[in-house]
Amino acid sequence: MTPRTPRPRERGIPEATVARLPVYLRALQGLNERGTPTVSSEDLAAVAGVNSAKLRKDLSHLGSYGTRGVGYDVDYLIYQISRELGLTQDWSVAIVGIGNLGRALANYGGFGTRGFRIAALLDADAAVVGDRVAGLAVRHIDTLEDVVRGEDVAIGVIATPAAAAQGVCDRFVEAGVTSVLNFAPVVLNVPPGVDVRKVDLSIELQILAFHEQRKSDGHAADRAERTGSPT
Amino acid sequence: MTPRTPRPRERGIPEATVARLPVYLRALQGLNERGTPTVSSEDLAAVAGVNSAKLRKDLSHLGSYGTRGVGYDVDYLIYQISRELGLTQDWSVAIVGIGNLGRALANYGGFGTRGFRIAALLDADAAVVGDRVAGLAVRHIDTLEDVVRGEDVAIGVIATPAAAAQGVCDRFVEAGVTSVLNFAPVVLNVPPGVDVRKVDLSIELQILAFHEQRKSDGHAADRAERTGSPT
DNA sequence: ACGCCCTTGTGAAAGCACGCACAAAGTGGG
DNA sequence: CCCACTTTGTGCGTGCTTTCACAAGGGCGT
Ligand SMILES: NC(=O)c1ccc[n+]([C@@H]2O[C@H](COP(=O)([O-])OP(=O)(O)OC[C@H]3O[C@@H](n4cnc5c(N)ncnc54)[C@H](O)[C@@H]3O)[C@@H](O)[C@H]2O)c1
Ligand SMILES: NC(=O)c1ccc[n+]([C@@H]2O[C@H](COP(=O)([O-])OP(=O)(O)OC[C@H]3O[C@@H](n4cnc5c(N)ncnc54)[C@H](O)[C@@H]3O)[C@@H](O)[C@H]2O)c1
Repeated sequence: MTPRTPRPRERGIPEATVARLPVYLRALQGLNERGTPTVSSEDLAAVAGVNSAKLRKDLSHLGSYGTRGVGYDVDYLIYQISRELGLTQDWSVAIVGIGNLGRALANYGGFGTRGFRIAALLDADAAVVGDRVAGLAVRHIDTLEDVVRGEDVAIGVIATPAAAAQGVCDRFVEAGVTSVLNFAPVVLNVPPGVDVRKVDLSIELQILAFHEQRKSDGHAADRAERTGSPT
Repeated sequence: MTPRTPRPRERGIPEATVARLPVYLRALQGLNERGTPTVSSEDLAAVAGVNSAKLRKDLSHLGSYGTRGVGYDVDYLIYQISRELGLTQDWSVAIVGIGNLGRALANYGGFGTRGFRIAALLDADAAVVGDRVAGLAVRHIDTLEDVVRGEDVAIGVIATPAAAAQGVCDRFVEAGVTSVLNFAPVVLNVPPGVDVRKVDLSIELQILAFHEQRKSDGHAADRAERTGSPT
């Protein structure tokens, strides 16, 4: 027995790595569908759009699953990443706010394919409650607690207007949900131990606008000098 | 020319800061609507969900817009951040792929309010082309180049199935678009100078699942031991 | 069986990002 | 006019992330 365990990988995977594992997973699944049996870090990195050294370091946090001189076994790596991400079990998801976005999410097929099950759709509007969306009846928001417990909801998705989001979030947390995905443009306040991730369209557009402006700034002088005609 | 300029703040704002400016902006607009004339870094940071030192350092990259002993003038700071992000001009956006998600995006009111104008909706499906969505007629994908040039599209949004995304992206780039927002679950390949941002639902869920699994792992033993009855 | 060649896994270094803590700067009261 | 108080702007230490570069490891051809 080794008295002082070298601890080749302890239970801490860097957050930046976790965020990239799903990208690798998708790239691997693409390779798998095309029948590729093994892949080198160089090739996989190219498909995933990252630096190969980064890819190798990321994977090294999971263990030594590669073969030197050959690369990684695609099937095996898919399994290992899936296991690490917790995709070998099914997660129940509840969506609150069945408007434009909520309906799109509910109708989106990409959930079920990867271990996520839409367990329930909830809304506050009586005109919406009872509608059938993607094969599920929309339930009233008042049943949230029952739904969370009954369906063992692990992840709550919030697609309500901004004003309602914090309230819905509080109810999710109260009912025991510790992972929330928020589409409403507000900063949610949650107690420690609860994870919130946000998807914010406006922020993405504004970041793009910032860089777009920079590009024009840099060349504006050149362009203005050269051009006599309006843009 | 001065070889070593002191350069109090050069034209480089850290990417992490850029990503937070939209959050600050939204927080400030919220304060503005409630009539708050000035705000301290402490208070604004609380609303924006960040550390106050980080907020101050972020804002310091734009310039010295605060008043010691008082705080920041809300209106003025809104203006400065908007200007820095390039929101004082209007940006034309074209959405390709008018399915579940594309329709939700088109119907989303949050665009126009902040300097983004939906200039065109495009799709390849003859059954969809001609539909009126959010007051715009869906145009055929073949007109993409005309639309980009005619409407001066600065940002292309891709909401097609994954298989079509790279092709649409190439056409955007070819037509001169240098900012792309991608909702399809693929890594887009673009030449240097083109910015791509992606919004990927599955990745967010998988990251949540990872942490959720960790939480259970840690406490699973405890819980299983202790629990016979529900809480 | 052996050695060549390819690819992994990982030290080490450089680059960012974060947050503390405090001097500088400005306000408002006396 | 001056002082006490508040809050900004930032220097600095710390930790995380990325990237380079290469030794160690393993397959494959001969
Ligand atoms: N549509 C988009 O493309 C888009 C893009 C980015 C962000 N968002 C954000 O996503 C959210 C939803 O957008 P949307 O376009 O679907 O809005 P929407 O108005 O179409 O839908 C909102 C739904 O939430 C329901 N709702 C309201 N209050 C509720 C409550 N307290 N509990 C439960 N349900 C409640 C409403 O009945 C409605 O069905 C908004 O916060 C919006 O800012 C939407
Ligand atoms: N719906 C969601 O909530 C959701 C969530 C996450 C990701 N996504 C992704 O967003 C994308 C769109 O999802 P969706 O649910 O709206 O799909 P959808 O099938 O409802 O819509 C796709 C649309 O794209 C059009 N299209 C196909 N090929 C095209 C081409 N070459 N040029 C132009 N248009 C083309 C189709 O005609 C269709 O109208 C997909 O890549 C999906 O994976 C969707």
